[in-house]
Amino acid sequence: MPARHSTLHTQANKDVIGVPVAVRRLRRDAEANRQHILEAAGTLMAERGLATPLEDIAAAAGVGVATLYRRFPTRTTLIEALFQDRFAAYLADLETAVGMPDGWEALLWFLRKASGRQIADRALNELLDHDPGADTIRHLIEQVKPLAMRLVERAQATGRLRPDFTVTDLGFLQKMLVAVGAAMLPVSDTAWERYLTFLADGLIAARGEPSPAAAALTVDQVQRLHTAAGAPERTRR
Amino acid sequence: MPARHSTLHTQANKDVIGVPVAVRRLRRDAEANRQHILEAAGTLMAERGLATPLEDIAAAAGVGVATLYRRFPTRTTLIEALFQDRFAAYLADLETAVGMPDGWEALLWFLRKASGRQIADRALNELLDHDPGADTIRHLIEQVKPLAMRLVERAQATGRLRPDFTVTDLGFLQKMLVAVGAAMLPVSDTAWERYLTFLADGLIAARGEPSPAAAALTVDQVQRLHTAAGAPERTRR
DNA sequence: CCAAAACCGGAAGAACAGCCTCCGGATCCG
DNA sequence: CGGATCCGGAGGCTGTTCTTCCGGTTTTGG
Repeated sequence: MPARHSTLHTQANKDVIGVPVAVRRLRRDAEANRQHILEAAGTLMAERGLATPLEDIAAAAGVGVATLYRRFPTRTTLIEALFQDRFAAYLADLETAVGMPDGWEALLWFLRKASGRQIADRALNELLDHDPGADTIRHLIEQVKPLAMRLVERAQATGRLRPDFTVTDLGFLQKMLVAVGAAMLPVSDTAWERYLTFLADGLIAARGEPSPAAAALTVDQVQRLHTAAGAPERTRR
Repeated sequence: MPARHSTLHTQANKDVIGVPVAVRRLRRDAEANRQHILEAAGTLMAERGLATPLEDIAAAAGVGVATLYRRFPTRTTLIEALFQDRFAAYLADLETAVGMPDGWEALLWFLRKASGRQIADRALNELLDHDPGADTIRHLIEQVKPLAMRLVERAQATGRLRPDFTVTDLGFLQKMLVAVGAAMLPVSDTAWERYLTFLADGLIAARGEPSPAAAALTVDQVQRLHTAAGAPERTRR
């Protein structure tokens, strides 16, 4: 295909055709460092949260701060590079769940899986919880929505899920589980599943009278939550 | 008893008997200011958390920073003065619950009441959640423990509460509720009760087979949580 | 009504913490 | 081997909150 002597200047990040193309391959050591940084960031942020000082991350990666800045000019750059695959995993779980034969089991399975991930990774949690304004997240939500609806519908169809259950409930349930999970983390990292059990028992339909519950939040109330509430404490810059 | 003319100097905060006694009554304006500060701190911290800048509090109280410092030399002083009664309220609720005729209703009532308080007051929440090392809190817990046990016992006695429920579960359940509550606060401040309902349904005993749940945390695991985990993010100073 | 005692305000300085750049020098690559 | 790349970490910068200091004001009690 076409190419060659595209330009003599340094900023050769465009093809002959004028279309942006993968920038020049990094030097071996540079690429290695990039990787180290990503790893370090992953570990450190998982336990200390999104606001972990960049200097600490650089140190953990065995690299100077400058190197980190060179590779990831802004904190956001780093975070995005870091969570692309985590988001993918989330979606994959959801898809798997939707594809499972038993709708009820699927619901529980997803709840467990997703909550587990978020409990183990504080940064992921903060991202999903407190920063829903970011484009990346907005985009994620967009993809999640239809799948989540299907998941709930299918669970409903089995007749095992209480009839007054709503899609919006899904997210909040998860929030509850993550909260306990995080709280108990220092002592046990599985004990939270006990509460998933409790909750699950409460989600079963028709054991006598389904207690009348307060109304669920509507979809756009949740929407509002994602725009208004997220703002207060977000990552700087 | 020996004493008298103990000192001519100003620090006459000891009684004739030599026993510490209520310090000199504040001047009228000073006392008023003290009150304003307390009020302002209560409101502001309820929505902004324990770390609210002291300057903001002073401003809200219509007072200079110096005045605040004069009255409450350290942030802790202020917080302690502030939460004495809130703690009292918590205990009072618990006592009321224990005194209620129906043990099951009592449990639910308390869960609702206590969670509601914590949801409405971010500072209270932070205090209870992230700073259990403080003496005041340790003391509170000491008083709570026996009452909580009674509460659970009584609920258990009605036969309505699932038999595998434990005292330690109480706290965690509350944590879950507070989490949802806080999350939904910007949009609705009662919608969280929906999840109390769900949860409650899951707590009901024996509707067929009580799903086997993971073991509850033991009392001293929880204890460990209160010493080890609390430390990381506490109030400065 | 007056003087002493008790208070007050807010400016100013100290202390921190994390961000980000700069540049001499090391490393890689062909 | 020589130029292009990349590195480190010290140092300056910024923004936030804490804490003190002192001239001036208000209260109190006789």
